[in-house]
Amino acid sequence: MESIDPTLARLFLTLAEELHFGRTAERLGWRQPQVSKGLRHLESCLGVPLLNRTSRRVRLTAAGEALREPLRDWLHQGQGLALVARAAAQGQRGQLRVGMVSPAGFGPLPSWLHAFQVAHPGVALELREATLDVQLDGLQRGSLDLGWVLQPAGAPPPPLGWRALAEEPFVLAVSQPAACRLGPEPAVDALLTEPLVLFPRDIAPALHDAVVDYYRAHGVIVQPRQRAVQMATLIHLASADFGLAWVPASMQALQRPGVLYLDAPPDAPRCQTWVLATPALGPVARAFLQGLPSAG
Amino acid sequence: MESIDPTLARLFLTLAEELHFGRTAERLGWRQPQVSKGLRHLESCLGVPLLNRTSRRVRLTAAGEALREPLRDWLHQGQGLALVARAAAQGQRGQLRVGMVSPAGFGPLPSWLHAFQVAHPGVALELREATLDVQLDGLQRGSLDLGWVLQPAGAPPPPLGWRALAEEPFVLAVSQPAACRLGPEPAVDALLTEPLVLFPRDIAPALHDAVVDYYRAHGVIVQPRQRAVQMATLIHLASADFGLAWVPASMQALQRPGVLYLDAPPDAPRCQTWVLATPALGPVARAFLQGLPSAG
DNA sequence: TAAAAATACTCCATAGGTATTTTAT
DNA sequence: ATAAAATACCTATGGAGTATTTTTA
Repeated sequence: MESIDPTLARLFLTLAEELHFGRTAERLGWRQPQVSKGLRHLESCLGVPLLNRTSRRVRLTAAGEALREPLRDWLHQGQGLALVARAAAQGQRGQLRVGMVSPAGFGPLPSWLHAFQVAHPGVALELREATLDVQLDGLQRGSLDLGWVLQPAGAPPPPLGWRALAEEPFVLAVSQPAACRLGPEPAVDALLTEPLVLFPRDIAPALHDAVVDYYRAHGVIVQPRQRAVQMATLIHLASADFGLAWVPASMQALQRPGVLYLDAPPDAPRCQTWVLATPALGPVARAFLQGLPSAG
Repeated sequence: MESIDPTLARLFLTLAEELHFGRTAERLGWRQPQVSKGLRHLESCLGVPLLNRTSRRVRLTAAGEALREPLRDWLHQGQGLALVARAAAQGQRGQLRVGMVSPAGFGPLPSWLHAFQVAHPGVALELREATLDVQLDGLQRGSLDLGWVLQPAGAPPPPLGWRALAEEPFVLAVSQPAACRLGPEPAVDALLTEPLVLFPRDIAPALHDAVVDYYRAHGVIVQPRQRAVQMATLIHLASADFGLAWVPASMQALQRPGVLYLDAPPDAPRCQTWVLATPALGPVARAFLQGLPSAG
């Protein structure tokens, strides 16, 4: 049982992108015949053709199609191994790659990460700002250890590991004029008839539904005046008097001229934040999770 | 950014096991100088020493230690890629590797798997019988797609994905003599004072605790006469009149001379079975899960 | 001084390059 | 007729082997 030569793997992957032997050779800094020979060699090693090719058309076979993504991931991982070794030689005891959606930056995660970094100085912390779908992809591919996202659904969907780690109240971001209109202690009815800016449902369905249901319970059908995917954008829209925005309390850290934050009514739902753990949960990620407060 | 040569990777891994250049050469079918040269080459590629060696002692450096496990996993994955390609060429549309603890074979999993196989004829189903810890390891390494285990803890522990998929009553496996002693409709008190055979707590803590708590609620402190890790073994012990065994109802499929199954008392706890999903949840595993009945 | 890793040197298999031919549109 | 892949052939790097030297407990 032989492993695939990474050089040939790169060749195949480039070829699968270009679908052209000449351009592939150019991109790799090779000559065209070498590409032909290399691919033939790879195919004979595997025992199956990967590309159907004539002098006019190059197409992936089923085998090529099936091989493409896993091989890409494998090669990518392999490139990381060299870094692992070099880092370990300098006292690095592992890495933790954490994805965050932007608003989460304002939650408790940064301080937890800092505490972890102090407790484990050897660990290389890597933070990446990414949307939910990018994080899910990274977690599945193993290019991300932990994701930090707003609760994207009521129950753990296709079983990646979820873990509730933070819950906080909502606050309402409003413009100065709106704040004046509403007064210092606005009535619930007054609040709910204000224009609203809201994130699209698919960003955080449970969160979205919590807000919508709350409005419905008070006899108001939600009709957002504007939608935006980022919490920060919503707050900017609110500051421009587009309407009020329901955001997690930790977003109050984002202070902008013309924006005030009001407490949500006492009967309003609370806002949940979650950690979403990769399946390939490394020892470092485990250590990190064990150091966290046990969740609700 | 260059990837590690798999040949050198194999060399290093063998060397890390043997800690001896000569024996390593022998195991690989090489000559000793080639091992020296190969390792030096690898080290110069990485830019860090992997082994501290004198003519008397060979030891892994920190970098070598850090590289060992991930490299092993990487190489293993790489070997699988060739199989993926070959299988795809023959219409194979993916694979699903499912781990089962032995008693689970008697639960609903086999029929679900069969239904899945019918719906997805191209998928290569691979079943492996393995204990909980082996399955967890396989899931983390990505060498297993799904694990099928008895509920090992009340709540999802270090976040691998869990999903409850089956719940069934307990039944009591007893020997013929014990059945005679107890009579056809035994009183709860009579049952609970019978000697007991039980699995160790760490096999399935929640299940274990459910039984123990039930006994305690009736004023009985559980003192198993014998422990065994496999449900089938417990039943064999019961048949030899060691005591009665609490087992999932689906275990009744295991009919052995000298064993009878009694229904558990109506107030007894129920027994939960779970699917535990890998983090690196492949598209095939997802398709499988979507085809299942939604769980309680 | 003896076991084991490193070095010196040889050889050939093959990765990579140049020139040319074949093929399909 | 022509763009593009395949083939033929050449070269030289470096993988693999043999013999020997160096190292250290």
